[in-house]
Order: sequence, then structure tokens, then C-alpha cells
Amino acid sequence: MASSKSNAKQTLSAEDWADAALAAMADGGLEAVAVEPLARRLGVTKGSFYWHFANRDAVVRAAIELWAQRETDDIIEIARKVTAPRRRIQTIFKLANGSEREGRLYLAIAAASRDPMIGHVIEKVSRRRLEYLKACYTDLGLDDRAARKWATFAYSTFLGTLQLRRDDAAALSSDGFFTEYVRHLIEMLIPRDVADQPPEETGGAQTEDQAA
Amino acid sequence: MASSKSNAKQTLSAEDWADAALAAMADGGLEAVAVEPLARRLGVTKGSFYWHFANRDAVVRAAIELWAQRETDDIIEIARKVTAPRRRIQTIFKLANGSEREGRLYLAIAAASRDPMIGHVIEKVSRRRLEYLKACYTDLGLDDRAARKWATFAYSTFLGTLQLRRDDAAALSSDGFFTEYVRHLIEMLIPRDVADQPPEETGGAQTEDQAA
DNA sequence: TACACTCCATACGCTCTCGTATGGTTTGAC
DNA sequence: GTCAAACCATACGAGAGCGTATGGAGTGTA
Repeated sequence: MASSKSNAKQTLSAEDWADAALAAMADGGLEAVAVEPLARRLGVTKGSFYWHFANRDAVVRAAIELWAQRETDDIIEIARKVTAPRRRIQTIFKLANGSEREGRLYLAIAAASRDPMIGHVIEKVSRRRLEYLKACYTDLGLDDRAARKWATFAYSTFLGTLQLRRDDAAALSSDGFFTEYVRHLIEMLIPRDVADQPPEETGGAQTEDQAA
Repeated sequence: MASSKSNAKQTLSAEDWADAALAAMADGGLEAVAVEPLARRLGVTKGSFYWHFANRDAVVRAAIELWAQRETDDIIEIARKVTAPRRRIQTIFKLANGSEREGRLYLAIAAASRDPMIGHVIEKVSRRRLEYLKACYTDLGLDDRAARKWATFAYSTFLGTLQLRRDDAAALSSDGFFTEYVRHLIEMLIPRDVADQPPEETGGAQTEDQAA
């Protein structure tokens, strides 16, 4: 047995369960993370689950922490290599609007933020994203308060676009409108009347992650 | 109608149940709409529920349709009275960011849009809001495609601000930042280089600075 | 071979919620 | 006063999901 999926792992790990939990959340919300359905999905029974986890909450916690760690490594780690601040912000926007699955996942997790544990992770992720964005705008030449304002503006727009894609897909999907829309966002979410210094030394000095 | 909180309406109506369902959704999500907890909240038992509704889905449907109808009457009906397009858009933004409960309610309902019936209502509401916003921008002098772009932009930002307020309340709540932020939104989400017929009413004493 | 450890299967009890069945109470028509 | 309808209470069965208990298969080690 266990030859159904492409990869025939003889034995499962805790991360395999957490991955399955994330997949379930992505297309069923948090309440789709149920032990027995998950086990069926993995081709095993509950006995395996309760070997790796104490209870259902444990796998939910593992899943969202896995998610929080991955989404950090993914976007920010890529954008960091772009030294010019203006281009870095543009890169972030394009990356952020790229993955369909990541968007659904964020909405599914955020929808369950009533759970204090989940709410805490969501808040941490939001804070880190906002701080990183704010640093980008600071590198662009804005002062502290303006950078915060622009970062909040941009991040809100990103979140809303995510949600709009889910709530009314037709609003964004028609012939070439989405690319035009994203271009418009990039134009409007970056202030024009600032001194955008060329890609000299600004990258390495301040963009070190001090995200706690 | 003397619908005070603790008083006893001798007999309940279907709309009373739908209202209770909306209240439950606002602070517990869709899965908080359960028959027996709802009955306890209303001080009756399931017997009453199954007199008014065939099953749980029926009250969910009734609740979100009640919500869809109300949210239409509320915002659009108020904004319609503002004739100057620029001021009308400003009014919409201020109204939209006003109600805390409405925001949580939208997020709770939208989070359940996997359910086709709910997804349909959410899509309908989004469409209507977008179309109305687009009409406002058209009145501002924009052509069709530009109006759609700006409306989508503005609506996404609104949705995202809603979500950010829930996911990281501290990001928006600190000392006067929110009002400054909303002012920034109003400035950025309305194009400046269009022919706005009555530009900036001269008589200053009107409805100004009424955010939050 | 004996033994221990890892990983999973099976069976059971518990709780929560849905939905049904049925009986009871109030109200108004006549 | 009778009767029927509207409205609600109570009791019951069914199903899903959680968590536990316990047994077994596989593998490595002495």
C-alpha cells in the first residue's frame, strides 16, 4: 500500500501532517482540518495522527507556524536581492499578487483569527510585512510617518485585491484588465515626488531583518 | 417597535431568528450559527426554530439575504444624496470605514463563500458596490475603463483596510494615525487631473472630518 | 531468537449538532 | 365553549468528529 500518491513514503512525519492540514485549509477553511478526513486524505487512520500530535490543536498550530515561516522566507528573501527601492517595491507587488494558493491560504487562516493562537500568528505576519514594506518606503526617501502611511496603504490594497479576487473573480479576470490594474497599482502606490536615489548603498545598511 | 433587549416579545418571527443569526456570525463566524445555541440566545428551544425554518441552511440564507438588502439600503442610499461626485466618493469612504460591526460581518460572510449560495450573494454585493463606485468615477469625468480601474482600486483598498483592522488592529489604531490614513486614502483614491464640475465647495462648514 | 522502539490499525466512548416526532399552551374565530 | 391554527417544549435517534486504549506489523539490535 501507500503506493497511491506519487511519492511512496513508507512512513509519515509530523510535517507531512502539517502540510496536509495547510492543503485542507486552503480549500476548506480551518474547520476542514479534521483528524479523520486528514487521515483519509493521507491514506492512513487516526492512529497515525495521534502518534505525531497530542490533539487537533497541535496540528493546527504546527500548520500555521509552518506557513508563517515559509511565507517569510519566500517573498522577503526574494525581494531583498533587489537593491533599488523602487524596483524592490514593484517586485514585492508582483510576487504578492502572483500565487493563487497563497492568497486563499492567507484568507482562510485570517478568517479563523478569533482563535487567539491563530490571531497571534496573523498579527505577527502582518506586522512583519508592514515593517518590511515601511523600510522599503523609508529607503525611498520618505520620513517615518509618511513611510508608515504609504506602507499601510499599499498593504491594505494588496489584502483587498486578494479578497476581491476571491469574492468576485470576474471583476479582475476579464481580458487583460488585471495586468492593467496591477500596473496602475504599482504606479499609484509609490510616491513620485521623492528622491529615488540610484541603487547605491541603501540596501545593505538598514534592511537587515530585526523582525521579532 | 419596542424591541428592547431583555423584553419578551411574546412570539418570535423568522426575521428575529435571521437577526440573531447575523449577530452570531458577526462574532463567531458562520459555524457559530447553530440551531440550539441560537435558541438559547433567544430564550427558546429548537421547537420554535423548526417552526419558522425547514433547516439550518434556510436561516443562513435568510440571514445573508437580509444582510445584503440592508447594506444596500444603508450606504448607497445615503451617498446618493450627495450630488457632487468628488464629495460623494469621499462620503462613501468615510461611511464605509465607519461601522466596526459591518466590517466584521462582511469578513465573516465572505469567509464562508465556499458555500455556493453564500458565494453568490457575496459576488452580487461586490458587483453592486463596484458598479456604483464605477458610476461615481464616471461622473467625475473618467472614461469607462479608467473608472473601472479606479473603482477597483478604491474598493480593494477599502476591503484590505477592513481586513487589516481585524488582523492587526494596532497597525491602524495608534494616536490619530487612522484619521490621517483615511485622509490619505481620500486624497490618493480620487484622481486629481479630471474635470470635476463643482470643485471643492467654497462654503467650508459642511460635513468634514468625520472619520472613525 | 529475544527484545525494544517506531509507526499505524481497530474499536470504543464521549460530545455536539442536526433533524423528527409529538405533545402542550396560547389566541382568535365562531 | 369549541375548535383550529400558531407557536413552543420535550424527547429521541442519527451522524460526525474528538480522544483513548490497545493490539499488531515492521525494523533494528544484542
